Amino acid sequence: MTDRAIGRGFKRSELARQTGSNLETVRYYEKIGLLPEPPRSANDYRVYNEAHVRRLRFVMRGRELGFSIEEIRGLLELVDGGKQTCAEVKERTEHHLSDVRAKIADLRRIEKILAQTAAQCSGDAIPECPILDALSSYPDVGDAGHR
Amino acid sequence: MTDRAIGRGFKRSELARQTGSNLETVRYYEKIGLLPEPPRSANDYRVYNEAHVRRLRFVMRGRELGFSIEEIRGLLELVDGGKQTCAEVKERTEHHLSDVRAKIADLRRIEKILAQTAAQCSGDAIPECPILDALSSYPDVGDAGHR
DNA sequence: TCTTGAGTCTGTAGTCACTACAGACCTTAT
DNA sequence: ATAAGGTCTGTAGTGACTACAGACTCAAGA
Repeated sequence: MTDRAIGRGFKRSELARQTGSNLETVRYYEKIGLLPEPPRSANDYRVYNEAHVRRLRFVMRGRELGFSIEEIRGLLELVDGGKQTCAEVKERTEHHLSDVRAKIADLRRIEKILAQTAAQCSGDAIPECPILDALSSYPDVGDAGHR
Repeated sequence: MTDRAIGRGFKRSELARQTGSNLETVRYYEKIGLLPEPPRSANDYRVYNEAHVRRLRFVMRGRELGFSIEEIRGLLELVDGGKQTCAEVKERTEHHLSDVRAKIADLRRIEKILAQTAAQCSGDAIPECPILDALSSYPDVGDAGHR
C-alpha cells in the first residue's frame, strides 16, 4: 500500500493533510460520533475516501465559523435527513449569527476600554499606572494579605 | 460568628457575593496561586478582608477584558513589584489589544458569511439549502460512508 | 536480509478555566 | 433537640481538542 492511495482509499494522515486538520482530531471526531467510523484495511488501518474528506471539511468550516460541536452535529443531522429542512437551517444560522454579533459587541466594548487606558498611559516610569487603575476600579489593589 | 462580619473578616460566600464571583472559583484561584491563601478562623473557615475583595475584583475585571489567567498573573506581579513598571503594563495592554482586535476581525468575517448565507436562503421548503452549500464548499457532503 | 525510521493503532492523560459534587464537619434557627 | 444550611476537603466533569506511551506494521536502504 503506497502512502498516497491511487483511486479511492487513503489513510488518516492523508485525510488530515487534505483537510488541514490535526491527525488526532480526526480520531477524536470519530470517537464522539461526529464523523463515521471508516472501514479498516487488513492491518487495521482506517481507510478513507472523498466522502470523508467532504464531511470533515464541512465540520471544520462549521468550527471556523464558530459553531459548537453540538451545533454541527445538529446541522449534519439536517443534512443527513435531507429534504425540507432549509427553513430550520436558516433559523439555526440566524440564531448563531446573533450569538456572533453579541460576541463582537462584547469585544468592541473591551477594545474601547483597552485602547482608552493604553492611550492614557504615558509609558514613562510613573509609579501610578492608569491601566492598572482601570483594571482595579479601586485605588490600591495589589496588596491582599500584605497589610 | 455572624454571617456578615462586623468590621473586618468575612467568609467565602460573602467574598463571592461582594465580587459577584462563583463560590468555587475563589477556591480555584487560591489553589492556582492567583489569590493569596487567606488566614483561617478557629473552625478552619477562610477569613477575608477588603484587600481580598479588591484583588479578586482586579482579577475578575481582567478576565472580563479577556486576559488569560497567566496574563493576569503577570499583571499582578507588576502590581506587586510596584514602582517603574508602567511602560511594561502599557506594552502588555497594547499586545492584548491587538489580540482583541484580531478576534473582532475574525468574528466580523464570520458574521459576514453567516449573514450572506442566511439572506440567500428563502426559508422555504427547498431541498437545496444555500447555507449548507456555503458550509460544505462542495456540492454533496452529507453522505460519508453511505455510498 | 536485516535494520532503521516512520506511520498507525490503542487507551489515557494533559490543557484551560472553571463548575459541580460527595461526604464530613460546623453553625444557626426553630 | 433537630433540621437546614454553610463550609471544608478532594475529586470529577465540562468542551474541544492535543499529546504521549507502548505495541505493531510497513517501506526503503546497507
